[in-house]
Amino acid sequence: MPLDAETALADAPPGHKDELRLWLRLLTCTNLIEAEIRRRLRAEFDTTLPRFDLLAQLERHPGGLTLGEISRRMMVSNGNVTGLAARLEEEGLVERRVSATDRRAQSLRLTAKGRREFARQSAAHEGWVAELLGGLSLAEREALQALLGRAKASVTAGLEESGA
Amino acid sequence: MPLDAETALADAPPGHKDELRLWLRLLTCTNLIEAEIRRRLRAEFDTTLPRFDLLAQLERHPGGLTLGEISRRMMVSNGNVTGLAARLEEEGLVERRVSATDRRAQSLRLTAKGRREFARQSAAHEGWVAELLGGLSLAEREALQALLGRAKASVTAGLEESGA
DNA sequence: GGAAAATAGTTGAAGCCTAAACTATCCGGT
DNA sequence: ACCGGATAGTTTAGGCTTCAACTATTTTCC
Repeated sequence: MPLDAETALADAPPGHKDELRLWLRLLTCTNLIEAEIRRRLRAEFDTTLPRFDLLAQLERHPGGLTLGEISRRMMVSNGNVTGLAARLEEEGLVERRVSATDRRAQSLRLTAKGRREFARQSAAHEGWVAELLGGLSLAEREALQALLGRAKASVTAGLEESGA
Repeated sequence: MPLDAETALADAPPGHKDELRLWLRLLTCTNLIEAEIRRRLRAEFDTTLPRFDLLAQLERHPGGLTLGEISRRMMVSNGNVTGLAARLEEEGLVERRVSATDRRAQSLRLTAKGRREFARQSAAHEGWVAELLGGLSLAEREALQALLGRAKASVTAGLEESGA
């Protein structure tokens, strides 16, 4: 069961400012990059990050994905995917097809236009990220990648423990 | 159970710049932690991260802050702060006062209830972060903090360059 | 076969967020 | 004193997001 606030506090001696500072810096870094990517997607392609992410999923799975699979991969609610898919379909970037074997399910795939659009966006996106993180040396990037892997493991372990 | 973006990408396209992998991992880490914090704020205090963040700003400035100052500190639009402030005021956690010297400006400050509520939330929040990042050693946390500082510098340099 | 449970997706209400247009007020230069 | 530009906030339209309630279909199991 989840640790409640009091318990967490009780066996959490002071000195946690340290973890808090780390978290705030992590958040700041991510937000800076994410805000810039959103800004550029909007300015250069008149699109949004969630749309881009959804197209990216489909690009990787040419056979199509069901809305549910997309929802799990993007870690968002399925209601959210319903809306995104509707907008992308209206723009002609994706098409839906009802499953032959399960009439509840429908799979989404890129249209030719969708593939074309995504290719342009994706190339630009990769360049932006490389540009923003280009100030780090290869060694720094590798070290950061490894430490973030450790952080991810720590968080996942924390979630297991309280949520399982 | 949900796949995260990074894992979902792992089976994907060849020819990936390692900056992109680094960015995806950074994003995954942040999102995991942020989602958990949002979930707990909601479950335990029936509040949201933006509300919590706004209260945190006010806590740090007992003399009060104008909406514009809050907007800049939180790095969000001023229209956004208008709405947040209205909701917090309605809950009785903050109060507004029109500036004596500038009739356009109004400053926000915590009410007694707001201070009490925030104290509880803040203590729990600090514990959650410590718990989630507790799997890292002190040395790892320090190294990560430093590398994220480098990353932040790289990003802001990139923004200067393209924005100036 | 048929009831019950699980699964796929949609909808609605509410909050968060932005950009852009708008109102009200202040300030600086002439 | 006044006009024009800056500044403080609000409003509006639209997109993103969640949760919870809902429909439709499939699966499980007796």
